[in-house]
Amino acid sequence: MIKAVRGTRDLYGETLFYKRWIEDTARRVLEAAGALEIETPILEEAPVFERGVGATSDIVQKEMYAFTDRGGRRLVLRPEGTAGVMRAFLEHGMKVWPAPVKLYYRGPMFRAERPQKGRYRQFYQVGYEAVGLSEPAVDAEAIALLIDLLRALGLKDWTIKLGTVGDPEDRARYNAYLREVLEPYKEALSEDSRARLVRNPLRILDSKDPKDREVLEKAGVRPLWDFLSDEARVHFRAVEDLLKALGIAFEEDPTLVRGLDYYARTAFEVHHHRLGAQAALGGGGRYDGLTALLGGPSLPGVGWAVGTDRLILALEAEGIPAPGAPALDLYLLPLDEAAVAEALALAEQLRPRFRVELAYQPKRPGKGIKEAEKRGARLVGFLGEGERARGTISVKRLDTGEQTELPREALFGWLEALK
RNA sequence: GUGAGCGUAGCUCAGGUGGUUAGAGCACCGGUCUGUGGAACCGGGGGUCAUGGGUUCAAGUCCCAUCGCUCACCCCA
Repeated sequence: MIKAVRGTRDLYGETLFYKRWIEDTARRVLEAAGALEIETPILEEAPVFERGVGATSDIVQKEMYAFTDRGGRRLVLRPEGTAGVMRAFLEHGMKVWPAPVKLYYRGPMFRAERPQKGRYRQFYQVGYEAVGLSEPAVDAEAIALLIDLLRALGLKDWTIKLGTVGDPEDRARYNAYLREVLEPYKEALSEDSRARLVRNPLRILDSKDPKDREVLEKAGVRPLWDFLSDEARVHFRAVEDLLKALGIAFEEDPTLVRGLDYYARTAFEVHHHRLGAQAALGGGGRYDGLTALLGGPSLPGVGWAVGTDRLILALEAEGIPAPGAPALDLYLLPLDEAAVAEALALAEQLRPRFRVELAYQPKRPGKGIKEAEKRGARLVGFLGEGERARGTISVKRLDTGEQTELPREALFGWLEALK
């Protein structure tokens, strides 16, 4: 039998109710802050991510679904949202819109990793971007909106981690420093970290490998924050102060390093406490200058993305149910052959105001009531010989068992009153 | 990409050390029950035992490979 490809899933039922609810909630929360939805293609040219996300990032190095199309273009199934949104931002001249331009998106992303709980090859994100202003208040608002979303969903068991990765020049100085102090310990590092030493020493700080931890300990590595420029430091403190003023609790994390190369200054992640290995619900930060990497003018920006799949896991872990489909209002039951057409016509008349289903062949009442119950209907409407002669319908409430016969023209109003 | 565990009906699972026609519960269909209820009882349809190869008189059961799932590493959403 043909099955869904590894790491991809069919979403339906409860899972899709969750996803729909999360996306609807995000829309409400983000549009209230003046954000405009944007849908960009799933397919992008490879350079959007190679230049945007960064050629040394894990995502570009080993996780991208890339192929060459018939025209010889190198295309990629997007591994994340921001780079594509910024490509669109430039392409449509949004830099002349009143700043900051707030955009949000949702949709599937693709990464070729080994699947596990909370990690899929096709996964879904909701993201938010605010482009054009470098004010700390824009960072603080972005974080506040992320929290608004979590709260609107009723989630409680999470923590915000906040840090700063400095400006590119700060990181360059720090990387140079790291290479210098770690070089003598090169042999003691893990294989991965020896490669990182060349490409991006910063990432070594993230390593959980005991060997690396030991080296970092012995080398007495100074934190990145010692290398921050005054501007970056002031910016970070301002963001923290604004969050405090909003009453937002966060955990300061000097080691926070985001996986995408484009981040600058503010960085944050939200972790859920009951999710196992893949605990990050989402994350983001400031990415000033990303637009320049994509060939446009250099513009400031800040944004985040949350994993819809992980939000679903978190909601389940906290026992928060998804609002399901609306209950079936009425199940129409033809009692003889002639009533089938009447039931169909009546169903059409009542929709879409009411959710109506019907039996497509005559059934005995007892049988039909069971059918209605299985479908979760609140009411059963009987259409038989007697009702036809009188131009009526007999409607029975399944909860109380109470039954009334009323003229067919009166049914709509009767249902309306009940609703 | 690395490691470990696991693949039996639509779902959840039984099937000691290999031994007739592979089972249960739930779900589904029908009946008891031809104008009125959820229950109960009776019956029914459903399986290439993940796939391929091997060992054996004999494989759901043992061995190998492949595929898939799960969890972890890694990384992150």
